[in-house]
Amino acid sequence: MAHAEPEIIPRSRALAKERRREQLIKATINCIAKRGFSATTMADITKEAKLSLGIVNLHFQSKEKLLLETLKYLAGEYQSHWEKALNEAAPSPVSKLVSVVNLDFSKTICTRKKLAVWFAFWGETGSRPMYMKTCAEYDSHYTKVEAGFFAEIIRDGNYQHLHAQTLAATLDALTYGLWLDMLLMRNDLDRNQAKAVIMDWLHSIFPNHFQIPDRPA
Amino acid sequence: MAHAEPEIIPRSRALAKERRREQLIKATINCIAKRGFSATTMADITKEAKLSLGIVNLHFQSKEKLLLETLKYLAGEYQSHWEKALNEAAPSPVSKLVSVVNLDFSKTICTRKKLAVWFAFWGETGSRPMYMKTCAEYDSHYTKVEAGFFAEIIRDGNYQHLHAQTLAATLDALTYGLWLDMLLMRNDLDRNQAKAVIMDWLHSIFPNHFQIPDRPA
Amino acid sequence: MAHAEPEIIPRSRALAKERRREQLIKATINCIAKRGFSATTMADITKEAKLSLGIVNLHFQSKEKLLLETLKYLAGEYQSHWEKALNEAAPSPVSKLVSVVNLDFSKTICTRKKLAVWFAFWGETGSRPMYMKTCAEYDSHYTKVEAGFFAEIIRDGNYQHLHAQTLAATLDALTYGLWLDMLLMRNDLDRNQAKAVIMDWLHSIFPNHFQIPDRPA
Amino acid sequence: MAHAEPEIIPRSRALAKERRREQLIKATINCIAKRGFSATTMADITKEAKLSLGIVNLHFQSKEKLLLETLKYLAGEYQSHWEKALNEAAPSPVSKLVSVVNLDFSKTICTRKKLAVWFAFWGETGSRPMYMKTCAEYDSHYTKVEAGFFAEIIRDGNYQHLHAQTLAATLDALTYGLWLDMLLMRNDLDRNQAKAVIMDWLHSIFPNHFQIPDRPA
DNA sequence: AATGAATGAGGGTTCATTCAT
DNA sequence: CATGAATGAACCCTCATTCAT
Repeated sequence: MAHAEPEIIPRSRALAKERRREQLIKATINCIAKRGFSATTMADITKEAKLSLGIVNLHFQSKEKLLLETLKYLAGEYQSHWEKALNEAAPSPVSKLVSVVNLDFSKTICTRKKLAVWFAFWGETGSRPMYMKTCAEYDSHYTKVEAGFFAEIIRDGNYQHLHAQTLAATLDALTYGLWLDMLLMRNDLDRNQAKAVIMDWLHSIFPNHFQIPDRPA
Repeated sequence: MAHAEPEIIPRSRALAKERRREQLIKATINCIAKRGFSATTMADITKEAKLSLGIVNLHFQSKEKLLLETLKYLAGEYQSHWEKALNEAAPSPVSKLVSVVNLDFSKTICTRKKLAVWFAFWGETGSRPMYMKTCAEYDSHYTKVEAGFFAEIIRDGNYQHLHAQTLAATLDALTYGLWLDMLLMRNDLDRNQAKAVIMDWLHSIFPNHFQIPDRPA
Repeated sequence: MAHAEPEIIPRSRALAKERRREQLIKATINCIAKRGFSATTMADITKEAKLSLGIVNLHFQSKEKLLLETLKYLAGEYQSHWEKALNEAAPSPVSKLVSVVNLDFSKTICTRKKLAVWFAFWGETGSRPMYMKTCAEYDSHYTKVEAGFFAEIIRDGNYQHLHAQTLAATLDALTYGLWLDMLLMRNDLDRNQAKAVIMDWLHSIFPNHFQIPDRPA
Repeated sequence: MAHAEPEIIPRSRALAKERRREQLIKATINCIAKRGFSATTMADITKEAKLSLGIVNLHFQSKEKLLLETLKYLAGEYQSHWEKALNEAAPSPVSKLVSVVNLDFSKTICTRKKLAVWFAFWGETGSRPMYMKTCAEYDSHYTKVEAGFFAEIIRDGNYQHLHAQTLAATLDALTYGLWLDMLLMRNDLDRNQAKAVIMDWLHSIFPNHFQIPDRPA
């Protein structure tokens, strides 16, 4: 009997294991969104996942590792969306950038739940080097790619007085800043209003490349 | 001479009480900056303040109230700097806005310590309505005043195609986003580089009103 | 055979849970008897039970609930002894009453330890409505049943000048008063001397029904 | 100036001091009655007395001593009432005993507040030898004196089959038991009903000496 | 003599982690 | 693999006591 299983069972087991991990990570995300970082306990997480209390340490060794894996999961999830957004966009740098902006303020990424979790992690990042490292790895890559797109537009459009690196930094900062606005309900922006702020800025820089967004009420 | 003192004694006691509170709040800020929100304990705070364990509950009743008062302290401190910055600026709206930008990226406001604490609170805000309320009260005011300055510039400079409200939202989002960049060391910006990003943007919108910043290395 | 066990395992777990609760309640009783109500700590109780500190909150949620459950346990224990005493007594009301008196001054009920615990609870009862409610539920029932026995004796023995309700109240008050005497070692009564006081009283009321006790030294 | 004061000030100071002590003791009694023994704090007591927090240790050295002094105060207060009751009664032993019973269920002694405090102390007595000693000193004296009265009645009335010591023990036990009944609201007796139970008993023993009480509704 | 801010040991409680089942 | 009862370190908070004023 044993000779038939080594090929099949490990695979399904690995899948089952991966499913358990994802189940726990998603429960963690939900709990942090609901209760906040500091009030989220293992009991909350396992209850949310409808699993037993001991299972986290079975799959993640410790709470700290679960949290780190959760952050990596979020980062990885964002990355795959980001790459998909770029791949599906038309080849022009303008389309690529618009596609990224659309993603950042899409229903998939820009939910209160996810923003709450991201800022929960960023709030802890100041004192947890591992979180910072995880965030930084991904983010600097995005900025570089975006700077590349801006550079292309600058070159092709004779905008030599502009600085691609700065524009990319501006785009990123605007995005994160608008996310925080939305989380804190500071200026009562919704997703589309936030996106309009970005598009407005892009239009002001490259009036021939980016359209004026419809101004929401 | 002695007959004047009885009036001073109660006052000095009241003052001492306020000083104690401030001492504890500052210790709390330091601890959150060092250890993060979730790892900051009362023992840490009182040790940092070189006071005894029981003193927080004497002056703040509970940890939760101390944290809220700390947030209010930070918000009030920022507000007084903000008002001072406006008062000391030349009367023109451009000067006012430059003054605010200078403040936001000054050595006083834009330190790693303070950014860490602000984002620690914002990270918890998603699940603590009291924090959100405290933040929102102040912030919406700033945006309104800034929008007023932009409106003035727009009116006086014949820039009717621009939208003051959006520009103010952009300025705020940029500021918060750059702060997060700095905290996460995402693009390795320092205070001056971050400020340059903002000034670059302002120049791009109102080239006659805001100068191009010196591009740092 | 193995197919029958799956039914037993959950039951044994449930049983174990009930046993843990009883173990903790008994430890609580011992601690209150030894140290008194106000000096009994969770650490004392769990140490007495040779269990860990956290276990009380696992099984009782809080100290207050443990104490209430302890009171209920004591009340329930007394009740079952009381019912057993009545069931095992001969059918005559005299036998029933004698049986109750014997119980109240038996080695089972009338120990220094138990008296100390009962009075510890009664001492707190003045300010804890839940304790009072718990006590009252049981006690008024006993008085009523005893009044019934007295009524029977009165009716059958032509003692119409007596008042069953008052006699029952007298019996109860005497019992509780003698318990307090014993706890405070006020008149240095032992169990038998205390019982003799009661039997003496019963004899004085119903000389034909209750015997004069042997007067102890 | 100083030569006139040594005679007067110490006396008035001693009085003031004694008044402070009594003030604190009365506050203690009120607090124990309201909150119970275990929940009564020094802050409660000094607040109730409208005095400063530090004053207890000035006058009583410690909380424990204040509590002991409170018990002694209660015991002394009862004693003086008891002696007054005996002195004011007619010389016959029957009058003396009736006078004591009247006292024990008078508005002065038999209040919920005082019962709550007495039982609070008795509840702690099981584990505090000092309390027990304080209680026992007084109580055994009362029993002896009462036994003396019963002995007198027995001798004068040819009741030689009765046992004065037992009757005194019965009277005491009944009194304490009825007090507990009233505290726990076990049978909803009021002061007069409780007294009637005692008088009923006395009448049943000495029908020619003690009257049947009016049976309350 | 009186005050009440300050102290810190010790209280009840929480919760990440372990491990027998 | 999975469970959840059990553990105990560490948390927040209380409060008797001290002591500078």
